[in-house]
Amino acid sequence: MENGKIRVRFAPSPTGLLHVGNARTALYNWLFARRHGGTLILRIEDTDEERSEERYASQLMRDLRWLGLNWDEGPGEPGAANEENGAGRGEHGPYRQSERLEIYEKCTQQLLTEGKAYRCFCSAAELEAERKLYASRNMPQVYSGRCRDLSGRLMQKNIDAGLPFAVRLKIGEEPLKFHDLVRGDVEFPAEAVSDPILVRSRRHGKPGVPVYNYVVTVDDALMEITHVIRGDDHISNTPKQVAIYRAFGWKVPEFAHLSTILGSDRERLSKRHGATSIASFREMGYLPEALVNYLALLGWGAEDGKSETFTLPELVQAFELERVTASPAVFDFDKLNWLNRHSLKSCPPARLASIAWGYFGGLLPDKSTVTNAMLIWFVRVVHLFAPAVDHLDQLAAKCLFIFGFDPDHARHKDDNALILAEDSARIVLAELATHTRAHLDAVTPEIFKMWLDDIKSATGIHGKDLFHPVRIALTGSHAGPEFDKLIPLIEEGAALGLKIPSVRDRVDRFVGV
RNA sequence: GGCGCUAUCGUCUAGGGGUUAGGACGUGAGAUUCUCAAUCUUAAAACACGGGUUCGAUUCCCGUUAGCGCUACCA
Repeated sequence: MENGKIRVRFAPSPTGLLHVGNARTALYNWLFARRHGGTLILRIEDTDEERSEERYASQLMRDLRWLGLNWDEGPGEPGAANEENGAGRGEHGPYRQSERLEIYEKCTQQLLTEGKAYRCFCSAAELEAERKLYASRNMPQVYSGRCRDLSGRLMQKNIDAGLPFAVRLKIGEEPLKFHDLVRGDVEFPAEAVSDPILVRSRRHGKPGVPVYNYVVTVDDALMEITHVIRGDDHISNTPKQVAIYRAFGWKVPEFAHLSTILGSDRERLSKRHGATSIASFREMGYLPEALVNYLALLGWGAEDGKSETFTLPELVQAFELERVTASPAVFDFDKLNWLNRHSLKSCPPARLASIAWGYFGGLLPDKSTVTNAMLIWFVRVVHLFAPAVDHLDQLAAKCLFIFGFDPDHARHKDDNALILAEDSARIVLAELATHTRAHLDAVTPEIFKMWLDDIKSATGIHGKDLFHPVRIALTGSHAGPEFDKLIPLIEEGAALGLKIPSVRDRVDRFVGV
């Protein structure tokens, strides 16, 4: 592998949201390109007019950028080289297949004139009959190639008669081989492939549309792709593509077929297994670096066999396509959650808070009207509670210690009732109330600690008998963050004018009724 | 049916002709803190099966089984 010459591509169809399987393919391509100083090309495979939508294409690009995966050539990519090329008038563009139709047409003409491809007039019914025959004999269901050697006269007659025809490639005798970085050498006998359709017959007077296997090959060759990294569902397509490379005399690239991602039931991962789109992971509050880290780990083992957490630059250093596993891997939400907790803990607080704000809905004012003081306060709130959640959409619920004070609910919550029924709890709360009412300013952790000490020495109650009822009065739960951290957050939040009752309010409302 | 790909703890993986088969997630136990979180310690947990080759195979070869993919004028 020579540096600088490597060219790889990610070629999604814009027929839906980017999901984890595709994202992993994109990531491996990106990693391989960055690792070797190569070029990553984004190509939109939108030949399927009915299912392709522009909004999916732009969403796709947004998701890739969110993951931190940029590309060097492709549609909509700003930057000197591409600004000029726009949506693909560059050396290697266009980067949308729908804009490359003339290119395919030209290639087809070349193949036809060189006799490497031929017109096939077989009807769907004829083909079907052929397949049935082969199947009944337990033979590979392939095309017999009967139009291959039609006499020139007969062919002309068919054309003149306006018979629809498809264009097929002539497959040679030699086995079709390719090298796969993940699986080693792979070889298919030519008989198992048979002459594949390159261009469909025209329908409703429209010109024939080239098929997928043909256009990817043409695009990959013309875009000078050196390494085709894609899902292993394409492995059986590869011999056909190799045949196309050979027909044109193009150099066959290296391949790397990535294994499938499975759900916990060992079936292909799909919506049935829960969230699979990148967008939905973002919405749930996963950090992109966690997702990327997990996707990299899924189906790949670091050389030392021990490292688990990687930043994107670290991955670029450590990643080796040759170490990617060939066997399918089950997507494990638990491990992803662990990695996300790890990312949450190492994420700069300000950035974390900024992402987290959106998950608090009505609990916080609109982000545009926020004061700087609120922001700083919120950063501390997030910092305190973030280690306790798997993903950010759970954060607001955790922060109910601060936001959601409901004395009635606190009193009757199952395990709370038991604690509060104790005599000691009543004594502690009465003591706390007198302290609180006598104190008019905001409560500081120091003062609060003094109160607790007072109560302790006055009543002899200590430990959990002391702390649990107090915590219930303050937060509605006997468990929660330390008073040292909790008290300032409550008092400052209240002072900031947020919908947060002060310590004094809480105790009053709790003991009062 | 045909062709192809795959097979190490529940999961992701490391390893490799002789190892106490290593790590991580998750799970169990313990420690710690005023915390349903975090952290630390610790335990249980695997080479699919059958034949070869070999002094020796989990590792190499061949089968079996299972899973998956392709088998389209889908992408």
